[in-house]
Amino acid sequence: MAETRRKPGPRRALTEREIVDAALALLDAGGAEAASIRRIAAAVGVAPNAVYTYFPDKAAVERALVERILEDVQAPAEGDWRPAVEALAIGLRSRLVAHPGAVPLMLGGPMDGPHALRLGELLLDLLAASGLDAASAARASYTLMVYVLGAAALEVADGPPGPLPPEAERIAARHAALGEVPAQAFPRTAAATGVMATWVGTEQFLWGLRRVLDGLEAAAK
Amino acid sequence: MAETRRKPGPRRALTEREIVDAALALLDAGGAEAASIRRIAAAVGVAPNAVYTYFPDKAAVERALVERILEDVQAPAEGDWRPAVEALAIGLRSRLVAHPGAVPLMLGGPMDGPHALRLGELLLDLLAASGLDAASAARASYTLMVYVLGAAALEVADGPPGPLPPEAERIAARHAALGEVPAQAFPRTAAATGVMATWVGTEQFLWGLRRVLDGLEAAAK
DNA sequence: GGGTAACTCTGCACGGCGTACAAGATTGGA
DNA sequence: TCCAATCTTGTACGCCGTGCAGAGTTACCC
Repeated sequence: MAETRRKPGPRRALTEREIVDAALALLDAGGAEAASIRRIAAAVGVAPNAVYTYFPDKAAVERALVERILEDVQAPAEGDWRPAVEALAIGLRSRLVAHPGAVPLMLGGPMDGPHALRLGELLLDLLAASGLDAASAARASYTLMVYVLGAAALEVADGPPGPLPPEAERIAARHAALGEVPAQAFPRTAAATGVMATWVGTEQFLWGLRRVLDGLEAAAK
Repeated sequence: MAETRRKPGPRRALTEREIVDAALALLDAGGAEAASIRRIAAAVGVAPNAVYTYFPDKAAVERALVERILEDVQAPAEGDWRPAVEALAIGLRSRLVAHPGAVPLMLGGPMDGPHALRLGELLLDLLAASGLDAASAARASYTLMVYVLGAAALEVADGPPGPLPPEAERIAARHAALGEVPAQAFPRTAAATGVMATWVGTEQFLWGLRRVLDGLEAAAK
């Protein structure tokens, strides 16, 4: 086959990884609008259009960013399917809320990269061991993905931090103290959906997750 | 109280509603990037910055757009809580997938407009009649919102239409024939989550919705 | 009726965005 | 040593959101 002999031309000053890491840092620090091609290029010290040597367009950078985040979602330990699925869901959510700016990117395009596929297959394997038939396991997998991504999206939907009402301030501080949810991810959205702000966050996520799993388990009977 | 006497100045050439309707038409026709302030202004026949007489900034237009869509989500008929909740969820989803470009906007900011609150309260009322205590009803309401919005987001995540693989073409045609999901909303995303493309759409939505409701009903016992 | 203050819309401009194109610099292989 | 491939840069284009000054229009007060 074609061997990997170096091709002519100057050596690359960067790697795709360096670019994605810089983009992720900018995204975490300044939100979506901070992760522009021009600022990413400035962060790694090249001209803006040099980025196009590594990625065909901005959408490709964003896809790589999503993959970069999914990359460090850990597979849960072996064991019963239900705690394993729960652990996987918790792990995925924690990576998402750790990078609030990336959640819209995940929901904004098809998730078909290697790590997305890996997690999808993993989830499917776990559910196949639950007693659900193959078709239902696939549907259950999609249902869970909807829940985890939807929960992360709603948690993150409030955008950059602004003046919060006093009650919200207190809650945001509690979340921050738990070290799980950055303060800017505090969901004002919760008010519109009828749930008291106090409950949102990990607790609310787990409550809903367990109801979903109850429904799936009942279908497996 | 302060009566509504007209203030000095020329009469407005437009209404907020006309602007929002034009924005929605552009959004449906050309996706998110077609709904720019400049193009909205051109569509209604004014200079770009005239829009700022009606809305303080683009985010306000987007919030109004979201409200405009939630506005025609119908309240379900009276009756048992479970079919009513199901009907509400189906109705909300149908409005969302009818305007794919608006889904990222809904997930991109706090949903605290009047119609969002109306739907939240409606859902909460229905769940309060399910046997769940008040706290659980609120959590259940949030959980369902996560499911419905998350499902819409994943369905819509594939972006503007492009060349589809043959299998996908067939499915997209089926969806279009059902008259429910525009062809461009066909979810390639489904592949990554392990569910066969055939199942995605209304059927998949309902399957997952019923599992979630099963879990909630069991909690109500 | 005339003056005034409020209001709406326009022209212009700014800075930022993604990205196309051509030219120069750098490298390996013939 | 030259060639061809490759990378980076300078420059430029068209778009974006939106601030500012000015011109035109209207309702109220005298």
